Amino acid sequence: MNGSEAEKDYLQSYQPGDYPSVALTADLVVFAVSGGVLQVALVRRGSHPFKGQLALPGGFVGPMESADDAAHRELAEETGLDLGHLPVHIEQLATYSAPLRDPRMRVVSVAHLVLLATDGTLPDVTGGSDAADAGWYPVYEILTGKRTSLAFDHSLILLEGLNRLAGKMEYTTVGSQLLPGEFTLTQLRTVYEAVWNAPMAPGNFTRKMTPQLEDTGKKTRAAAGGAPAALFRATEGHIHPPLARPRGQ
Amino acid sequence: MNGSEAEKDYLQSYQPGDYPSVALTADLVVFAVSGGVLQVALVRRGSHPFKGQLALPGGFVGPMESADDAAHRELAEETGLDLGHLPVHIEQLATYSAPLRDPRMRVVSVAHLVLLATDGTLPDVTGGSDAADAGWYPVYEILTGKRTSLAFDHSLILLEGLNRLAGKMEYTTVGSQLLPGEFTLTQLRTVYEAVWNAPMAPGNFTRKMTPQLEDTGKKTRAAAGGAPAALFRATEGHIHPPLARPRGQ
DNA sequence: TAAATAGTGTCTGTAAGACAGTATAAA
DNA sequence: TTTATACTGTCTTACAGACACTATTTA
Repeated sequence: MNGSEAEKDYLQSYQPGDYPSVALTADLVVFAVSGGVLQVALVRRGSHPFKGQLALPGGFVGPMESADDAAHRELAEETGLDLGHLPVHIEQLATYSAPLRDPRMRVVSVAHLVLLATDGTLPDVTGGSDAADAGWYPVYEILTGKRTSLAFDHSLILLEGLNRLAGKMEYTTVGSQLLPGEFTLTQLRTVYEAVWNAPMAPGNFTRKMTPQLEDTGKKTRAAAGGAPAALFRATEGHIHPPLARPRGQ
Repeated sequence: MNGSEAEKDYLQSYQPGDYPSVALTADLVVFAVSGGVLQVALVRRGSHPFKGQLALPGGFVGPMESADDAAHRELAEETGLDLGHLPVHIEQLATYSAPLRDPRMRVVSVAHLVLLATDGTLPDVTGGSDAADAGWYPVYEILTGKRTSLAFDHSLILLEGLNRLAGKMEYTTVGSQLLPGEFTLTQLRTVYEAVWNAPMAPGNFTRKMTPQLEDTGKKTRAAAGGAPAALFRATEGHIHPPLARPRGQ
């Protein structure tokens, strides 16, 4: 079928088979911070193609679901998390539609960026039925190829997901979505350092971020040595001018 | 078919009919600036649903095309422009996949943002076979509903396209993609004022933008009254800190 | 010469970056 | 008391915003 025939059908009425059809999946780039390192949830493929390689979790978009609906459902299935009780940030990242990106058939993937709020303890990734095992992997090690590359075009998707998050953290407080509802400035700074893979000056970070956050009035019980820290909540305000990202990363 | 059956098929082998399939289209948000006003290319639908209403141009993604390929092809078909000879900026915007967004069948649209370089003269929009007439419409008038609303969810897509462009112009020189290869600072300021729908102070605009651009050394022949202006070319550098967008828009 | 536009200079206030110093609490 | 962390103060430099002023060209 050529382009003009397709447009004619689009115009008049749809006849099954008269238009190109594709299988649609929702793929997830799930980030969390643990041990001061940015981690991504990956599953290991149990079947061909790319058998044995790591891949992003994902699955088909159902007949009566939007891609975003499917992303929420997949997240619940892959992590076993009850999303009703866990703060989670999900946003659409981009759509990947190269004709031969899956060698078996035409599969178009709508990738989603997911930020999991944790206190440093990562939830289990159970994987789907197509995953022999699944877990958390350090993003910068995956991307620098210290481990094997990802299946399909998932390395590219992961890279674009990291770039989206890193860029958005310059001018929003979206990084706080990787932390519990109440957090200290040091925790938030740790998130920035993990995502940007670069150290931040504590004093200036405090001065810049404090007016962007809501002070709960509460304080932490101090850890071994050090003063108790104030607890903050996220607000939706944009940071203007943005936080400067250290050069060279 | 439920989710787990779909995943099992995804794993093992694809059987046509065992997975949900969708029709995929590439829709275009084509922007150009003319007369100091941001314009968008729209076609008028000649058939149901939404017969007679304005819509974004677009069409099916072919079996061996990516969505981005299809966007390029559609742009050439709808505008009759030879893209090989015209500088055009195309980037993916977002994917719209609500199950009932097209009442006829499941259609998923990958929207693209297109910036057309013009010297103020807008090219003809020929429209597809499903468009009775087609042309350029002022974006802010369309969005404020002074004219009729757009077909399908195209008003939302247009709004998100505008927000993407307006936001990106704060920290990049992408706005220069709406101008010929060489342009004056006044032309570029006019683009900013059209997209942001707000006036900019000429002197400060010059001081902020000049280091972001490449000076060609050439000058314009002066218009009626006024001095000749220097001609610049775009560079890829990011603007840091970003240009502040006037409040209240 | 008048008018219109291009571009620069100047002043002020804000804040980023660097870093020293103080406060708080646990070991 | 020592140590580790949290947070504030200070100094310098940079630059955005406001706006006046000069330069250049056409009518």
